[in-house]
Amino acid sequence: MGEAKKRRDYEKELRDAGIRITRARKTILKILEEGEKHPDAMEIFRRASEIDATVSLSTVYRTMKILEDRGAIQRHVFEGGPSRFEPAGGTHHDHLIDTDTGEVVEFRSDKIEALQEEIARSLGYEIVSHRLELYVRKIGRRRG
Amino acid sequence: MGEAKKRRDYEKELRDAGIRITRARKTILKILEEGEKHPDAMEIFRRASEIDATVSLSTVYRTMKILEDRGAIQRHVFEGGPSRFEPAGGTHHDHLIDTDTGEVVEFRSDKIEALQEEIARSLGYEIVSHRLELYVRKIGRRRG
DNA sequence: ATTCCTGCAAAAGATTTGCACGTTT
DNA sequence: AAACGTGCAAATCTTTTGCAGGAAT
Repeated sequence: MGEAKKRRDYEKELRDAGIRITRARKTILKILEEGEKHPDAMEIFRRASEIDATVSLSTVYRTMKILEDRGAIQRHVFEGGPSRFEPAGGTHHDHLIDTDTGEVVEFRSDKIEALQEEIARSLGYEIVSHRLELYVRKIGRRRG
Repeated sequence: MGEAKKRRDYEKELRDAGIRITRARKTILKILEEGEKHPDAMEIFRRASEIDATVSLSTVYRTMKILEDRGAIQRHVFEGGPSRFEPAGGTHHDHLIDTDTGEVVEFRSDKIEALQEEIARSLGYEIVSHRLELYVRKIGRRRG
């Protein structure tokens, strides 16, 4: 199947869906396309504000919701923090979160995926979705 | 898993720790000991209110915090819902959540545990904690 | 008596929404 | 012009906290 959808073009995606591309949205989308992989709403808002001080936090949230509803981004709620957003569309993966820095690393294990399926099936269920998060710290780092 | 589920005695646990056993706490602890395994704060509050209408939601939360700090219960935040509390102290396990009913089933997979360790280590991390949740539906149940 | 708890109301943090106005198509 | 989108403030929802009175030890 066609893959190679590395570079995202949210703007086209929304335009094609008949959604208007406004100044605020343009700013937010650019941040998503160019910025870090797992920003939270406040982070997006801060960056957007630097480019266009009139953008509001509400609009950030509303834009995230539109993208999420279209499957263009995924929302993750890691322990103890606000929602963080990541571009969707790649292969499925799970997350490893550095508890010291908040950094997120993506990983994938077909073995784990298979085992999950097995477990669910053996209990009479089918998996709708799942989440696996490893909260970790760099080996050797001293305890805070 | 197989071993007899030792009945919890939160009251003794707290008393031994020098924490006062008040009327409100007695009520709440009884609910935890006798009720379902994964109630949320509001559910505990409702049940407590039936026994003693003066118990407040604040006290429910405060009591949960005390128990959590002592490792007597664990708090879980499943997708889209409020925190749910479960008696701690058994072996580690993960959760399977029925998305139709909210019911929680505990399971454990040593294979998955081992794979997680392997993955974290191969990336240069050690696991601090982790969470694996399977959001599922009964096989054969028709879609809503 | 002293220390700890409690209920209440208010605060907090994250996110959503009503509304009147401004912008995109 | 007609729809749609925006900022702002206010509302939600869940959880926490300040405070002054009450209860446990």
